[in-house]
Amino acid sequence: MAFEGQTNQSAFILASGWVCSYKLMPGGTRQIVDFQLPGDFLGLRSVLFRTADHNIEPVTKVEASEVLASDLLSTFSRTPRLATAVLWAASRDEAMVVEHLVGIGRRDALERTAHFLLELGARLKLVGLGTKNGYACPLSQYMLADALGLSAIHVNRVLRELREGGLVTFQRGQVTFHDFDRLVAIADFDRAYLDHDGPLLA
Amino acid sequence: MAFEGQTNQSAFILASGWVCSYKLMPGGTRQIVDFQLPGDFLGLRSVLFRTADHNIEPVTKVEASEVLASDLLSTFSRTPRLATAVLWAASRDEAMVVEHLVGIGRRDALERTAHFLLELGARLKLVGLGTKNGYACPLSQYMLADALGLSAIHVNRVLRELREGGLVTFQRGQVTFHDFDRLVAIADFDRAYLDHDGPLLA
DNA sequence: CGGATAGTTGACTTGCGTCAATCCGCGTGG
DNA sequence: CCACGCGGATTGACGCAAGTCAACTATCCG
Repeated sequence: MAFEGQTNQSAFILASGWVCSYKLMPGGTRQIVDFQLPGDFLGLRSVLFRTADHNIEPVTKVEASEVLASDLLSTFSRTPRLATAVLWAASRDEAMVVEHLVGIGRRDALERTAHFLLELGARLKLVGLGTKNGYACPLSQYMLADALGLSAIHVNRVLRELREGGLVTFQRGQVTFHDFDRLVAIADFDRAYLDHDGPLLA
Repeated sequence: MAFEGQTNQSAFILASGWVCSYKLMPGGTRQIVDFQLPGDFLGLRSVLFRTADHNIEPVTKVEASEVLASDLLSTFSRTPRLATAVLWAASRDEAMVVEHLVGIGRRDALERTAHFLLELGARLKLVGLGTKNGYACPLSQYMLADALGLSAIHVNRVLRELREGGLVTFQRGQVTFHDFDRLVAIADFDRAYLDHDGPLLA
């Protein structure tokens, strides 16, 4: 089965049995992202990106038929540019949603907020709208709350804690990192899932 | 902008500004699923499935260039079967992950568990492994906990509550619905997002 | 029969939500 | 120029949903 970070996977279609895909947190807890049921596709992103961004594990005995990675890739090489770009975008989106899911399921408010601010920063830096020191952020604390699955009031408390800890500042539409490394450590932030630029767009 | 249930959308690429996509809960709360930043794709699934499964709303003033729905669709009509099937599967996956995310972010343990059991039931029925009355479920309460973002102990308490309320039973590898309609009401379950069979696979 | 694994239950703790003020900056209109 | 209103931010008091710890039981299996 596929493990995080591993490379050169294959993809499958589940014929019978159940499989689950999950992520492990540093504390040893895990968040299951999805269950694969018979008929479901399995391991798609790990072929397209040549790296698995989560683990999978059988729940029951399973039977699956393999879809050769080479078939998949050759199919896409004969496919219009736009179509592969679309698929790539969709997969990147899904990876982000997955990360978001894990954050909400298994991180407390502080870690979750820190992670979120870091992720936004990383994405903005990719398009030249942010630096290692911070970025302009038009969000209100209410929006942050809706994104993080928290109440606005608690978001405020958490932001204060981050501020008083000398970690980040979220004020007047500006996010400023004051201790980037410590923040990354708190959030257990790993930006790998953002720099997918797999084989498809070569 | 696109609204849930609306049809015949277009897709865009964001040139400047921020947009957020979210889902509304019946209680009036909402869960933001993602923010779109400059360079990001927007509204892809609403074109492919011809129905938006979430709302989007600008955070700031935005500029976006439209990708004509007809261009997208005609591109895919000239694309190998396997490639479109893969995209379709990826999109369905993402829709499920989104639903999962919303559930964890904005539903309490009872609603969340009910919703999850219903979703599994619906998916299994699609492939002939479940009926309106229930299905065989190989999951342990520990797995349930990891999927729902709860502790195993709390899952147990919730299952008891559901059982004593005469709603569902989760025992000896068997899920049995005793009051399907009331369960659907509690969970605010809407299976629309599972029946995507959009225009692509015609 | 013993030993593992899963389920069940109770007592206590805590993170986060809710309610309720208060404060601030800003825009609008008198 | 000031009064007012409004949306966002901030803070405190209080309550509850869910986590943790710690048994105990049931079931399965060698």
